[in-house]
Formats: sequence, C-alpha cells, structure tokens
Amino acid sequence: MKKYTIKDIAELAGVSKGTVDRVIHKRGKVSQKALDKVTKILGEIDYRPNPIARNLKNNKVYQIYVVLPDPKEDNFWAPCVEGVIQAIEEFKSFLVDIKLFFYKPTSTASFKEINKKVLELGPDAVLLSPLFHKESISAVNNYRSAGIVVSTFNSQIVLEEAINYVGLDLYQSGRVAAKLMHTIVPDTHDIVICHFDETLNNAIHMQQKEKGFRDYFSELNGVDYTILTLSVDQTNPDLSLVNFLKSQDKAFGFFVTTSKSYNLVEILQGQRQKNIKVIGYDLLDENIDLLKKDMISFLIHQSPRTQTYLGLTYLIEHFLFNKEIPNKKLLPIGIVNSENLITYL
Amino acid sequence: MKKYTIKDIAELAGVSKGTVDRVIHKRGKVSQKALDKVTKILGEIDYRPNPIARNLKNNKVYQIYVVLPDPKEDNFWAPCVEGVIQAIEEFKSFLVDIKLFFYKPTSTASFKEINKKVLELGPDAVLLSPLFHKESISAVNNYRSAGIVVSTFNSQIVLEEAINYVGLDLYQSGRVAAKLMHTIVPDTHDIVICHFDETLNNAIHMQQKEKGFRDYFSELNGVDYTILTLSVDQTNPDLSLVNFLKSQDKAFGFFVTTSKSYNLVEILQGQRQKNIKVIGYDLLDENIDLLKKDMISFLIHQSPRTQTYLGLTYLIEHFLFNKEIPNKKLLPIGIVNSENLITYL
DNA sequence: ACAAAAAATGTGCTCGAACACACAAAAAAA
DNA sequence: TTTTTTTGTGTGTTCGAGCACATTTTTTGT
Repeated sequence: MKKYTIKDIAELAGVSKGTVDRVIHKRGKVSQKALDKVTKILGEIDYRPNPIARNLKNNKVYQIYVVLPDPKEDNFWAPCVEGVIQAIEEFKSFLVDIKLFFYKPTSTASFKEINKKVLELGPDAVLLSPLFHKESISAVNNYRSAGIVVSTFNSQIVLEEAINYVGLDLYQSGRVAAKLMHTIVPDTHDIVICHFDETLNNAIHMQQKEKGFRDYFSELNGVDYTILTLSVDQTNPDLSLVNFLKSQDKAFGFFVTTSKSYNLVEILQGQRQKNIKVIGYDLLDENIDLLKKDMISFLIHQSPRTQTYLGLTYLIEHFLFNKEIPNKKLLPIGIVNSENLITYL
Repeated sequence: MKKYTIKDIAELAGVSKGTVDRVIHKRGKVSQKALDKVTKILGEIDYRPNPIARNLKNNKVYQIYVVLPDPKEDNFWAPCVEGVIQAIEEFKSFLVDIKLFFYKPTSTASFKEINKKVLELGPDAVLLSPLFHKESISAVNNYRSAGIVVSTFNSQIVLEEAINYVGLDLYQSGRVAAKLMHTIVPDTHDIVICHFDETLNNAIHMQQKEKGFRDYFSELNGVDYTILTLSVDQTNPDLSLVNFLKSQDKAFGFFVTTSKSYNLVEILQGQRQKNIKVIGYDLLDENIDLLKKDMISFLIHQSPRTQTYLGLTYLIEHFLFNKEIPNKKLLPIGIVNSENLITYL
C-alpha cells in the first residue's frame, strides 16, 4: 500500500506540484488539459495528504476551552476536570492550549457570563456542558456565528443543526435502572423514583431518566408494580421526605435519578426495614462507600471523566490531524456493583 | 505557555542549533562551556520536541502486525477484527501498515507457525493474543530478541520483564459474576460453575475466573452456598452433562466461564425448572438473543473490540508521536443486561 | 613554531503540504 | 504588430527536528 505525495502525483501527471496543489484545493487557475491529467491520476490512486506534514506547516496553537460547572459547587464534576487534565497531559507536546472555565451550576447568570467571556476570548473550539437548556442554545449559536467549533457533553441539547455530543443516552439509562430493579425487587413491592437535587436544575436529565424507567415497566406484561415519583428540592426539605417515606410502608425499591443516592440512604437509615434496594447514579465517594456496604445495590456510571477526555481528544485530533468529529458518541451505560467498581476508577 | 523550538534554545544559549541537538541527544562532541550554557537554558524552560516535526523527518512506514485466532473458528474473535479494522481506518493517512494474521485456536502448531512467519517478516511491533501460555512466552522472547515491540491482549502472560497488556482482570471478573449471582440467587440454592469449552484451551482463563468467583463467596460471612464445578470438554459430551444436571436438583445459579452460555441454556431448556439464573461472558449473537429473552440474567463484557483497538492505538501513537505505551491497561468489567446491551454494540 | 590531527561548532539539506511569488504563455486591446 | 492584460505553470520557501557535512577552533606531536 504505497503512500503517495503531491510530488508523486505531479510526476505521474507530468505537471508541477503547484498545479497539483491547485487542482486538489480548487484554487487559482488551471487549464482543462492539466486538470484532466491530474484528476485522472487522482482517480487511479488513493491520495491522502499527510496530516503530519500539513499540521507542521500550519504551525498554529489551537485554543480549546472547556466550560463546565465548578466541581467545588457540585462534586459530580470533579472527574470531568480529571479527564481534561489527562487530555492536557497527553497533548502537552502538541500545539494545543486547553483552558478550563467554571460556572456556578446553580446560576444561569454565571453560565451566561462565563460563555460571554469565552466568546470574547475567541478560542478555536469550546467543549461545553450545557446544563441550562435555553441559555445553552443561545450560547452555542453565538459561538457558531463566531466560527467557533462547539462540542457538548453530559447532556444533549436539541438544535436545528446537529451538534457534537459525548455522553449517555439518559432515557436508556433509566431503562437500565428499571431492568435492574426488576431483577432484584419482587413484583409485589412498590417502587419510588426519587428526583433528588437541591436546585432542580437537572430537570431535563431527571425527566428523561424517569421516562425510561417507567417505559420499561409499562412495557412489561402481566406484572404490575406501583411506581411513585418523589421530587425533592429546596421548597421540599428533608422532613417532608421523611414523612412521605414513613407513609409508604410498602415501598421497597428506590431509583434515585441524580448522584445524591447517599442522601436518600442517610434519611432511610434506621427509618424503615433494612431490606430496601437502592439504585442510583455516579461514583461519588459517598455512594461508593454505601455500594460497598450493600446499602446501594447498583450505581449507574456516567463516565464523566471519559466524557471530557473523549470530547477533547476528538477536538484536538480534528484540528491537528483533520480527523472527523463523531456527531454523537454514546458511551456504554456502566452498571456498577461493589466488585467491578475498582475497574471504573 | 510558549512552545520552544531547538532554534529558540540555540538563540537563548548563544550557540547553534547543531550544538543544542548534540546536547539533547548526547551525541558528538560538545565543550563543557557550551554544554553548561545549553543545559542551563534547558533547565529554565520546558522544552518538548515537536512530535509532528520529528515524525515528518522520520518518514518511515511502521509495520504493525496483529496475531489472533481465526474468527471463523471461534466467533468470539470477530469483534477483535472489527477493532483492528477501526484502527486501520482511523490511521489510514498515517505512515502505518497494519496487517492481520490468524491462527487456529485449537492448534498450538498453527500458533507457532504463524508467529514464526511474522517473526521472519520482521515488523516493528506485534499485537498478540497469547492463547497458549508456554508457546506465547517463547514467541514473545523471540520477538524481543529481534527488537520487535510486543503488546498482548485478552489474556495476561507472566514474564520476568513486564509486557504491555490490554484486557480484563479475569480474576476480578469472576468476583463480579459472584456478586451478581449473590444479588439474584437466594442463598438456599446451589450454584454451578461451568467450564464450557470444546477444547479446554482457555484453561488459564477459566481457572482465574473460577478462583475469583469462589473467593467472593468464601469471603462472605454467615452464608453458605454449595458451589459445584463442572468441566465440559470433548471427552465429556452433552449426554453426560445432561445426566449431571439432572442429578443436581437443587442447582439454581449457573456461572459459565466462557462465551458458550448459549450452549448451556440450550441443554437446560425444558430439562429443569424454568427459574434458573445464568451468568456468562461475551456478547455473541446467541447469547444476546437469550439475554433479551431473560434466559441469561447477565453477560460480562470483555470488550474484545476495544482491546485490539486500544492496543493498536497505543502502538501507533508510540511510533508516530513518541507516546508512552501503558504497561497494563485493565478495561472496565462491563455488566450487561438486556437494556444497556445496545450501548455496548 | 608549524603542521597534522582532533575536537568543537555551525550550516544546510530533508521530510510533505501549503502558499507566495516569479515567470511564461496565451488572449485581448492598442 | 506591439503592448497590455489575463490565464496558466513552475519554483522556492516555510514549519521543527534530525543528521550529514563543512568549517572553524583547539590540541597534540615534531
């Protein structure tokens, strides 16, 4: 499998490399005769420009900025930062400059402000966690008008034109949780879906997960579970939750749609019969601890670290080597128990 | 974060780029004075040679050969070939040449023959599936004496010097299966470990998995399961298996240590009570079918496709960009049920 | 002191693509 | 026909590292 260069083509076509260049890039003036000669050769061989030579000539430092919630505000985002750091480390020698920008996950104003700032700095690409749907669409459009490539991770947003996304199919993850619940909870017992988030700013996430969860059970024949939904936010503090849980004597399986399973387990502790089953999301330290103690049966892993790492490598390799960015990269939905846990850390 | 070039260093140190080159590569003669000047600058700045320029100058087509069992003989290996094809596709434009070599998974002679052939061809690197332990060690040593880089995948072999490995921790995967079994099978029931392989050439694999499985249960306190082991090979055909299973009335959970779960389910079908639980390995079409029908509870995913893909990218990026090859890359042990199945395909 | 050898250092070319620029050939205008 | 413009084509430089070769400086031997 011979690798052809522009010079090779020039010789084969009996023209100079300048002419070949003009034909390939459709720039400048080329006579019909020369065009024919070169396109003939181009059709006969499989010419792929050497991405390394191209990049060397380019000699540009690409600016890629990552916009995500501050992990100090919500620990869920800490692994995302690790993924970014890993990418920085791995591409240190290359002409890329990766910078992190944090916003407050509880504040749309902060989100807008940071995106404005990033837009002004004018990077080549932005990897964005589009937590707030409306504001994200506007931010993405602004970036695009400025010719900035945008990729998203963790939550999908809907736009007319497709946008690059790395993350989970959240609806499907709800179905996965349901299947697990179905496997471990006898069908005479009740199930509670808990939307456990202090600010409810993960609303879209939680809805998609709930839908997947409920769809699974409603598609089952001959089995009827009772499934309740419980939303907890700032206007609905722990006390009311405790009261609710007390009143639901039969509830047996709990599906927590956020990373706050540990919060639920804490409240349930001692409160009810020991034999309840909890399925939740994310490998936070608090959750890991309870998973090991069998107080959480399964955790669904959203691979936050992989999301940012992959999102970044796609962008970097696009700029450096002209690789195509996959439009939609859905990561495997990881089912984690106490034994395969370490293989995910 | 400025990126320095050799020319930059030469100017800063007041010498020519030739001298800087000699200092960096410790070749040729350099005066103490010049050495000091250059090392001083080198200590002050963070110089990283541009891997792209280096590779361009190199201008060598790296030969990387993949040696694995013929997927026509055992379908387990088909995804491995897909992983190789994906890597070929992705690095088409680069100066790498990836070739596939198949051996018969039932024949050590074939394994030796193929490795001899590959050794004679003298590639730059070999990605090897070391199915036969003794023969693999000898093959790896031969490659190394010839200065060929070797990486392995799917099964780990033990050597004095470390060898690159991409794959699962098989012992741990046995523990994962045990934990799952523990979650879905009441402790009054018996469990059978099935080593289901026509030729028993996966002996090491199966032993590691069994050990992990048994260790998990023996570490449990206050619960005693009865765990039986059943080996099936050519000298022990289906009939004897059927007889065995008939005699074990209490057996309830089955752990199949190979990808042949479908074989077990086929035999069990109609033979015994319906409510048995099977946990096995690998997303073969036959297994997937049974997983969807709930006749297999969980499949453990060994990510064969990812194993070869990753193993290859490590080698390629090592040659092209001087990246370090991770000595041991243990992939997450994927727990697969009917709902997260599609996210693994 | 002077030539020869050895040591130290600088210069220049290569890799492949990209692109500026110079120059030639053909076509249009004088 | 000559001049000017348009169109077409080839040459040469750049990017950074690597390495061969040329050149300069120092050391050694007589």
